[in-house]
Amino acid sequence: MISHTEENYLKVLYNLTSLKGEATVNDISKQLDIKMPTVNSMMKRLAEKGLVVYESYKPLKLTDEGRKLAALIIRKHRLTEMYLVEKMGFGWEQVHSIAEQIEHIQAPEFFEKMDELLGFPKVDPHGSPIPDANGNIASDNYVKLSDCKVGDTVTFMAVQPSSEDLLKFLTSRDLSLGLELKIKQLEPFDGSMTISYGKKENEMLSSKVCDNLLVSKKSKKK
Amino acid sequence: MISHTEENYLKVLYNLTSLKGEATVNDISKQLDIKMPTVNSMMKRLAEKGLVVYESYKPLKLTDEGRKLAALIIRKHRLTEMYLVEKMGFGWEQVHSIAEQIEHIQAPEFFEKMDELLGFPKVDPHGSPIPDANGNIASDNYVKLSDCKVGDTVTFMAVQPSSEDLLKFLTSRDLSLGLELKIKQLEPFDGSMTISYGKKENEMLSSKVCDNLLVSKKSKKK
DNA sequence: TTATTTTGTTAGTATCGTCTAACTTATTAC
DNA sequence: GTAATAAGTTAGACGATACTAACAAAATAA
Repeated sequence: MISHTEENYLKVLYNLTSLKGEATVNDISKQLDIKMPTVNSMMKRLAEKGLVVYESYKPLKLTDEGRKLAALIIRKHRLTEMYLVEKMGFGWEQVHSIAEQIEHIQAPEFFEKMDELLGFPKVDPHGSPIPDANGNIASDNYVKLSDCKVGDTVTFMAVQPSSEDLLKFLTSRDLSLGLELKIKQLEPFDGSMTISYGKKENEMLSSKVCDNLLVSKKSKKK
Repeated sequence: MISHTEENYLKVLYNLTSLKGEATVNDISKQLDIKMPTVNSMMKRLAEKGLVVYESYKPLKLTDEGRKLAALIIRKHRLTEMYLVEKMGFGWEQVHSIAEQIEHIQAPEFFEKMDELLGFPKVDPHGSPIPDANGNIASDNYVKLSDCKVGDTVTFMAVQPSSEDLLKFLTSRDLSLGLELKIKQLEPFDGSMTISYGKKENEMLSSKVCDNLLVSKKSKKK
């Protein structure tokens, strides 16, 4: 059996390794706000359990089993977020901390029921893909809005990472997933973009915001 | 702050003391399947925190604060059970273990939302009253079916205690809350009762079953 | 390339929540 | 009313999850 705490380490490691395939003790330490020696000994424990590849002074990796387990926790997290938004009426900026707790509930039937009631959704309210019941996750081919160029018309597909403040900001600008964004202008000095979407014309977005918005180049159906 | 574990002790103590106002270390130990010395030291801790009245070799009591806290946990438990049955389609025999976990979630807005979506229910799916947001709980004046006499017509109001097996049995006999039960016969030898309700005529219920069914004498609206 | 800084590791400590063994107090049975 | 039993308590241990202090290795800068 795997503890609540261990689950949190696995999940963070999953997220950190999803980019380069590995992560450092320091990364995890900062992410969880837990001191390095604690992380270090936990990594040894998870290695003992066959979930993590640990070698002294080397970056950490997940084993296949560890990755699958982590994906299943993330599945529970994202299904919960979707449920909270779609069925309970929460805003997309309110659901993260509740889902952080519910993701540890041990009751497969509970999450299966959510999945069913939601009609087997593929993404969470922030556009992140929901792993399937085997821990497999669909890879998107989205790009950062900040990597697009003037004249592009793209579809807003996901917010990543999605902090509460950013989500509130997006809501205040009526920026929601699925919208077509037309890039009107790019300010070379600070990287800010001027875009049009929905009923909004020439809204200015800072480069920091644009970095966190994922879009698809070919207007996709949602 | 109060831990998940401490919450469980409080809740059990609340239930045990609801009858006589006090409970013993041994009661709690059996209820939680945790050894007496462990319970003993936990009781001292909860006493330190002002939630329990502890005196050596004396029965335990809750302080007002402890009782309120416990009631609020029970509120979360019962709201959750009601939500699982009413909004997610679970059977009344499936919800206890899921609610046992969800009751520890720290997110007031989550439970407020449930309450709202359910239309501020007064009882859980087994007929037990849901404490209000201040920890106050309505006292019912139900009696055990086993204390009624032949000829009585009563309304089935609650199952208490409600084990999974009992709930499954009741479901298999189409016995659900709100039904009018007519007591046809009482077997003096073993205390079993023959009752009629809904479309069922002369169903036999063992005294053990009758002990766990609470009814109101005056046919109440639900 | 050496010195400095950052990262990782080891060792030792603390708290929480559990246990067993041994002892004390209270209750029950005769 | 004493002996036997049950309940409660104390003491000591252990695993999980955190910490700090001190040291070692790796990465970076001079």
